[in-house]
Amino acid sequence: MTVVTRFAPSPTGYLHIGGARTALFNWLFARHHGGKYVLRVEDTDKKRSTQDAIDKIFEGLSWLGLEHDGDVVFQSQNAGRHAEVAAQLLAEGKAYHCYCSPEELAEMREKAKEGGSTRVYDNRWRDRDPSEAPAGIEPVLRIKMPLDGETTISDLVQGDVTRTNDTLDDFVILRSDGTPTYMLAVVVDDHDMGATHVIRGDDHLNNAFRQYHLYQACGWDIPEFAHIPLIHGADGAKMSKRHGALGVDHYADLGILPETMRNYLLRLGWSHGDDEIISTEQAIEWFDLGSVGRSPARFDMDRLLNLNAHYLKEADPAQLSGIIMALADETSDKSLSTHAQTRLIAGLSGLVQRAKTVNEVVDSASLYLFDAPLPFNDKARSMLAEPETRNHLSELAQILGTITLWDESQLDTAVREYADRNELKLGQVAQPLRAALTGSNVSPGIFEVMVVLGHDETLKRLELASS
RNA sequence: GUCCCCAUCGUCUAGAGGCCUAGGACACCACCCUUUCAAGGUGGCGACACGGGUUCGAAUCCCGUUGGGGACGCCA
Repeated sequence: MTVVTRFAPSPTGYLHIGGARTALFNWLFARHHGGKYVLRVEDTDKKRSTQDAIDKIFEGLSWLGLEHDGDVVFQSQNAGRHAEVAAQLLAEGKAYHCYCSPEELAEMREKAKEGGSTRVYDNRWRDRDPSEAPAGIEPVLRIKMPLDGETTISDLVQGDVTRTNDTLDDFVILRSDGTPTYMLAVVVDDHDMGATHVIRGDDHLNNAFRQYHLYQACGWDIPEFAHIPLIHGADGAKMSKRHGALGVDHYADLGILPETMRNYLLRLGWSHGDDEIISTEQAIEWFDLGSVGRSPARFDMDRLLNLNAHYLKEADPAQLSGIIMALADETSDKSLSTHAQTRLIAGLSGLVQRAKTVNEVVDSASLYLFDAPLPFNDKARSMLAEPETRNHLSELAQILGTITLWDESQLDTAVREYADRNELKLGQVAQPLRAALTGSNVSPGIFEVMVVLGHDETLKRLELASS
């Protein structure tokens, strides 16, 4: 049997962190087993589904690198099939029309709450003769649930979970306008697409019991269920779009790499011994549902950032520099230096070592991407305020101008000698130098900067700063 | 309220009855390195929610308590 998993987001907003992880787990599970991972858009609620949301979700998934197999399924297009199954259930006496008004339902809900019951609907139309139907009211179709006994779901993550059937009421499978509800649609679609494993958020565990009986009513095999714990916010409450969770696009905008997100999300709720840095290839090889934890995890930005710093260092320099230049070009009103690319590639490792996000690299890279004159921050400016320091810089420029072999050790030696001769500590020379060359009090090693900048640009910046 | 689930450092977790004096990672603190900031290195702080069992032995199994979370729609 080949494994078929599916990710089934409802297009009512962006792809949030929890959804992204659900998608990742489905994708990993399918890849691990050499199976199929399909994407299905649950747009049965036309009122709340938007094209914009659909686009955002696709974008998020493709940013994450979770490519699906086959065509995307739009659930709304299967409405006919859903209705057909519903009609069959009605014909077999497994479902029935219910003519309750919203008011009646509200009353029942009230009563259920008072009486301490989980079962809301009181089955008032379950055995009533259709001839008693009030005129002019379009009924909904409800499924008959068992009245006694109990149901056990053998969940691949949560283990055996049992619920007595008297807590399950007859739920609606077809609305009064004839459209299918989510509960019917998922079951029919999962069955039709041959889903073998339904991996989704823990908030669906309760639904699994209802769906279980719907599968049975249809006479279909029940897929394996795996309900993974939800991701909580820092406050410990469910992280959903309604509760201010951010979309993956937000993290992309922040300068988080997709490989970081995959690794981070993977480790949230799943583990493989003490391993922390896990490549996607390893993840595919190792992933299993048995190692998914049963308790919810909190989202931790520090951890994400730390991982991102790691992946930033491992990123391909050519690719990363391309991204950085594009971003810098986009956000700056100055135009990039003709030497931008060569300098950036030469200086990238020094930059990346000091950054946690792509955006931080973009900021720090400006000293290489643009030619002098450069903007100075306050600390750099005050460092260069003393005429004496400017004199030192000017003398230093003279000395550096005579250096023929422009490498770190030559520059290092020359600057140290100058400091010694003037009875200055290296820092007293290096800091003003940094200010002059970078416009900042913080930068990569100053000799590295000089080498990356090259002889001409270095001297040009020194002149500008010392005059 | 009812039903369901969960419970190891602040956070993510390792842990399948003796390997546990409870391990790793992030964060935090200190020191080292050092031209700044980082990175890196070394060390430190820090947890089995509580109470009962079961057992020669329990973080691990059972029960209860407490705490947290989720679900209770003609939403998905």
